[in-house]
Amino acid sequence: MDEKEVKRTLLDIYRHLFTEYGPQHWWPAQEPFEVIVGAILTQSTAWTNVEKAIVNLKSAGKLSPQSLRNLPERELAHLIHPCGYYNVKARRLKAFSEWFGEKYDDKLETMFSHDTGPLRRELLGIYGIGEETADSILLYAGVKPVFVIDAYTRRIIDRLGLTPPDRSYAGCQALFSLNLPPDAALFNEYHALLVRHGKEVCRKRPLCRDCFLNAQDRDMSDGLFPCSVIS
DNA sequence: TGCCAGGCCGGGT
DNA sequence: ACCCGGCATGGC
Repeated sequence: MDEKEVKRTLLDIYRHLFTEYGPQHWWPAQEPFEVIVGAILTQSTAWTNVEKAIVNLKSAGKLSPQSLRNLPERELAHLIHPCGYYNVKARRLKAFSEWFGEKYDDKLETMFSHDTGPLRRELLGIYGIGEETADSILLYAGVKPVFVIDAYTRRIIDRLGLTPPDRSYAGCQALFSLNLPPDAALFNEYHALLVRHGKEVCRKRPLCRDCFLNAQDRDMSDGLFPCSVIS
């Protein structure tokens, strides 16, 4: 497949998914800091369990960087118990909160005003933040045009034969980043749709290129698309 | 009942 | 530079 074909394929997949599922309204959180907490808590964990943990944090009035810093790790672990891995995740939440306070005085606006590349490297230096979590923070909390690669995304591009030879995170990310317009709203919706599709279909039955590309054409002029890029 | 979910770290090759 | 065990709950 040449480059033009890859670009067209990626947009076709997006169109198909959006027509099929509609807007996903990600990230499921009320404020950016909650996105960051959720991104850490959902590591290898079902979102339904994360919701319980977030509710606990909110009810206890501890869903803020200051509260997380001041809360003893054991008590934090207790609050987030339903989402599993509660000891490591308590440590990770505190690690982020401490870094965030020291480095940015708990100000998201200051943090996200930095260039995305350097900020990403900073995030990766924090205990408990790897590539996917860092990119989720940049995209869903910071509204930066950074494509998130997760297990669902990998499965889907695998079955479409689009996975790059080295199978690396950076390579998978480049597939999307270099072949789509760098639009945060598009990256947001696209990744959310991949996860939605993965949950509903990908594990239950085979997924091939035809599932997407031979899908019947539908009217695309109804204004449903979340960004102006697709029209 | 067993398998797995929107990963990441650290120690061992 | 990879590989793998550990971390843990709740839902199907």
